[in-house]
Amino acid sequence: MRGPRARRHHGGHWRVFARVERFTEPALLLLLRERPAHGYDLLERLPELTGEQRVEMGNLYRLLRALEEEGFVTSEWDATSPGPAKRRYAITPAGLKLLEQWVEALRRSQERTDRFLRRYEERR
Amino acid sequence: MRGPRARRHHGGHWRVFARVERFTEPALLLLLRERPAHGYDLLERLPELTGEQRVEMGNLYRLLRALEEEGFVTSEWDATSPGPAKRRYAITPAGLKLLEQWVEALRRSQERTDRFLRRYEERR
DNA sequence: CGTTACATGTGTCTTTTACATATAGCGGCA
DNA sequence: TGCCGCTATATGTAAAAGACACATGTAACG
Repeated sequence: MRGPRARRHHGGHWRVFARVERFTEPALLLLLRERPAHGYDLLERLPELTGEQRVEMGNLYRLLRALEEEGFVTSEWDATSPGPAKRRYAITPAGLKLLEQWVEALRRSQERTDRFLRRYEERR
Repeated sequence: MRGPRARRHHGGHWRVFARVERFTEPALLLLLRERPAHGYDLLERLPELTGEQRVEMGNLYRLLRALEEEGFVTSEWDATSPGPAKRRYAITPAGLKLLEQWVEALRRSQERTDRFLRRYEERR
């Protein structure tokens, strides 16, 4: 750790971003629970959940393959639709369980942050 | 990125831990707003806020010095109290502003996570 | 005198995230 | 036809964040 650098440059000033670690993983699983999709599609829809302008595509594709390796999603090449070949991902039962674990973890995180914010307000 | 490894081993099974990035920074600033303290003291009190069993001491001391370098905290050796010499940290006005930015960022993070959780519940 | 608790620190590796670049299909248009 | 922009997937690598291991010294207690 080298310093308070979570602040990112935005139009001439530094902002603090409070993001949940590895949040793209649950976000991606949630989108896939709603319906199967391919990477580029997820790339466009992820910001709804992450609040980021865009998710790093390189990391997204690697994450998808890592999730597949561990059996949380499956994929197959989709040659039916036009345009360049796309890999269609779907969530597996193991993926649903992982998502559930994420949800529980996120609820605990909410409670922690709530406690923090209340403590901040209480004694200001 | 190599895969979904935010899951940590705990008694034979893997758990997902949803933590806010760099959360020790605001936690530490909040504790210092309440009263000046030295590193070891903060180390013991941080888990109240972070929910972790303990915060990495190495990183904590580095973070404290980084925050001091950027003017968010000040410190001085405290020779008055007995025992080994301790460095007493206090928050500065800039530190208070940084804490405020963290609070705003954390509120936005809460909203994002709320949206995520509602969307999870809505369509299950 | 050895052990434990207090207190501050450095070194270094791994994991996570960011940034840059490569490759290729296809549609439109000048 | 040749170029551009959008779709789509992917690799390489640097930087940031976090984890783990170890070093150093004081002081209290038995």
